[in-house]
Amino acid sequence: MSTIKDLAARTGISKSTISRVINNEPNVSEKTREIVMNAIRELNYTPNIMARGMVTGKLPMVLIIVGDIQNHYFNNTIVGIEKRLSSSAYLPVIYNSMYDEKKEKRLMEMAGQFRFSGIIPMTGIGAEELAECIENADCPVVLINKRPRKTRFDCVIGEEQEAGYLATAELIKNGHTRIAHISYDSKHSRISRERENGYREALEEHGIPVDESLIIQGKLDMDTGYQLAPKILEKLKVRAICCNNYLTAAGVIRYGEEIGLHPRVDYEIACCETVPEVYSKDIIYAGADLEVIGERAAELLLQRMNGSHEPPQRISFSATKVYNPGKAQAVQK
Amino acid sequence: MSTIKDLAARTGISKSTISRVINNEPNVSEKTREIVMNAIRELNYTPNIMARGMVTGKLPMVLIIVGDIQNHYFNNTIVGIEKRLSSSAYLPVIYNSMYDEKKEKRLMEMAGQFRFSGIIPMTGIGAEELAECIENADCPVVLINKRPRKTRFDCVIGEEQEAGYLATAELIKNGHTRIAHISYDSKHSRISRERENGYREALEEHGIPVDESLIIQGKLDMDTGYQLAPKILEKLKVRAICCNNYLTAAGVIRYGEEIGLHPRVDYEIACCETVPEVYSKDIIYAGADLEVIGERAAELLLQRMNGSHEPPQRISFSATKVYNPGKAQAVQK
DNA sequence: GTGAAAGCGCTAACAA
DNA sequence: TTGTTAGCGCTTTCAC
Repeated sequence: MSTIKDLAARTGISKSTISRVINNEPNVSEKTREIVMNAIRELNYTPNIMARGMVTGKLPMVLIIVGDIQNHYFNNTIVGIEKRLSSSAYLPVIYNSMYDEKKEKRLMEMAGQFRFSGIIPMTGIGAEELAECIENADCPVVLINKRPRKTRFDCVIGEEQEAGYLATAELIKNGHTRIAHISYDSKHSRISRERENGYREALEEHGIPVDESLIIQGKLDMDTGYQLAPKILEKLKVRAICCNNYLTAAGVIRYGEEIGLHPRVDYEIACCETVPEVYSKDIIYAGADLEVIGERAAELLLQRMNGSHEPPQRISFSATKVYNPGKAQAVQK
Repeated sequence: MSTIKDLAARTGISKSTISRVINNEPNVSEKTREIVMNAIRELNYTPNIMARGMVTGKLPMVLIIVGDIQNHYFNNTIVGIEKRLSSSAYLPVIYNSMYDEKKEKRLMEMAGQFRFSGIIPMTGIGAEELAECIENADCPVVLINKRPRKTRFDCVIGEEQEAGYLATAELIKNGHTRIAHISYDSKHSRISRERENGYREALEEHGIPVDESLIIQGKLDMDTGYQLAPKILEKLKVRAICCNNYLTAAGVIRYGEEIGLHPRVDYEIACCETVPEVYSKDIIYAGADLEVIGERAAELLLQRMNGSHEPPQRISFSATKVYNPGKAQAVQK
């Protein structure tokens, strides 16, 4: 590995001037620049990022922490972050904590030692606790979908109520008026609460009275949908369901297939988040466009890394994607 | 951020002795060690990893490159790698290339600048080309499921033929003798070829003649399964299918549901890789335990990072997970 | 437009 | 067991 010193020795030009060329600074004569560039090519020189970091105090790397890399929710956001950062000087890397809070906290501490240029934590840790953890980070941080009461960092949040509203509105648009909602701990989960509020808002706005018996609390997994399906599809005989998340919807569909009820044909089902394409084309959805949220977060981070000192921003923005294939035609098999 | 110099000033002990304490070297008196440790605590000191890296020439970070972070195949392997590395001194981070070969190659070059301690590339690049890319990496590399003809690095490979064999054998065990196989470009894809060979091997070993008309080439996506299902389920009236991968199986199931054929009840379907739990419990599978493969790869990498200079290893090992729920009982709904 | 020199925070000889 | 010294490769004053 050649160094700036080797370049100096080869060209007879001083280290400082060579550094200027490498960093594309002005005030270098064209001729000198050319000589140096040639030497760089010939010696196959690449700068040692750590040596540079020693001086600048920064590793040009952005750390993205996620609770579960398998979760499409995180995945999509990551793709957005990477998209924005790929044209920057920073290398985005991901750390997967598997929702292990100990690991996450240990990492936040280690982050200081590595001198990351920026951090985007999307951990399992609750908003308030997370805010505490990162409060004395010495690099910019952007929070996604966490809204701690007090923080000196920027936050980007999707409009969950809008998602709930739109998902429900699509069902209404398809002709339904009796719509069940599978919610999740709307007391403690901000996201679930907002989605549920959106569901209520859509009904009310369309003059449909809210029937509390059609709002059912469940968990966020597939099994919940499967377990609740008999009640909803058979006992209550509901033919339109707005689920909090797609896994629950998938569980309902699974049960439905077993008793011969097909989504889009015999009933319709929606959820308040985007659905992995591979998963199902039968689920209507309205959900935050996570990729866009990721891009926006990366944008904010870049501004901070470039030295912006504006007061912290809290951006809650609408970037909702809607998918509604409509009722299926009669089965042609 | 306090430095070793601050510690020296505060304790009156030299920087080198302090460095010794930090690195847990012997030959430091208990008393000195204690004084230093106290100062570390009081000043909330953490070492600057880049400064250390300047001297040692290494960033204590392992780079995992994957083509698609959303793919459960990569995901599971990553989990294994992380598991093994979490107790080490190295921070595993993931880079997601989205199968962008340009990005991947650019990263491999940048990797040198960052002085990563080790790299595990699981890219979309073919084995031979990848081998070329990394040949002059200046840190240890371990390849997973790539077997270039010539490389100076260790390789870890799962037994794909065994997966094909076992998946088929499970179908035979469940009483089937007429078993279709959806394969994929077995001329060019080593993995698909080996899986197909396993399928053939299982049939032959159980005295079932191979019916070439039951071996169908397709792609690796869901749509392929959906498109081929009419031929297999309706025209050929086959009631046991061994797919190359799970997405194809999912496509078949999707079509089946539409015409009222339920997996496990009316027919059985298997594939030669593990299936994401959330995806379906209806698919029999036998597949490499990717997590174990990841762990093994990380183990090899650790040995190299610790200075092992043994000749490169090519480990092809059996770590196959089998899942077979058996025929479903009569539907009780 | 260029160069000399200092220094970032640490480790690794070498002396003591 | 401890301290002194010399760098690692780069950027950044400050002169010229």
